[in-house]
Amino acid sequence: MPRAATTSDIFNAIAEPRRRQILAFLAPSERPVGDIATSLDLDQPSVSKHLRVLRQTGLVRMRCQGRQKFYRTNAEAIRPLHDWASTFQQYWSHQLNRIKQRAEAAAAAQQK
Amino acid sequence: MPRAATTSDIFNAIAEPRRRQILAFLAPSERPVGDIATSLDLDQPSVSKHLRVLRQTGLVRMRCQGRQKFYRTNAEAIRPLHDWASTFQQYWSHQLNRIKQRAEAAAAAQQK
DNA sequence: TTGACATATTCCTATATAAGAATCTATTTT
DNA sequence: AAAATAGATTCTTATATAGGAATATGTCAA
Repeated sequence: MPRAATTSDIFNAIAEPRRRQILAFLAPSERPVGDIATSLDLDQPSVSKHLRVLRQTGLVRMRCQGRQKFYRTNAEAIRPLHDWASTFQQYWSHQLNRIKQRAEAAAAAQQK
Repeated sequence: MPRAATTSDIFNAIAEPRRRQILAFLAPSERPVGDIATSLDLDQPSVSKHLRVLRQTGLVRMRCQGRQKFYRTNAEAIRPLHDWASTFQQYWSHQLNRIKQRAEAAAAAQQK
């Protein structure tokens, strides 16, 4: 079995660095395709293909205006990823606490 | 050019659902490989291969004890992902605000 | 209508899987 | 020492890329 399709979910879609770049670029405001290609130094067909993956996973929205198409990041779609990562927050906090405790124990030992 | 290796970074490593399952399972406490296979209903070689990817990206740590190897999730390694997603938080907040504002405007219009 | 411009699609290729089967290594038990 | 147990590795195969080149589609301007 090969890897799951890039379009199967946001986890696979954002695995590609260029797509993360595009998402960051399109977060503050909508942009036409050409702008993306120029600003991120990518070929236009490449941008279109990445946008297709992002569109199919709901990570970007598109608006037509004349011959231009404006894309913008749909930040809401990134929340599930944030939520998933958040479930581990308690564990990295615990780890930090353990480190802190160890440091305090060492300091206390010094004091003696 | 094919997709980047699963071991190239955590974004690629966590794209695989089984690996996310394993990370969740190993977050509360360390477990030997056999436990993972049994609990998640996976073949042992499959688990070993996934663990290799997770180890190479720093997402899990390993401890040997006799013929068993205990793995645990290294939650710290998931932070960069959380941080990345967090950069979009302001935008999804804005979107929510916009929706809220629209709802309030509609309510105000009703009142008239 | 014709040409120019913006974007999308198709074709091609090298590459990296993920799962399954079989095998190998290391450690413990009898 | 031999058997049993725990895990890792190797091999094979079908498949989905990502980028580059070429082309297609759709819209505006002269």
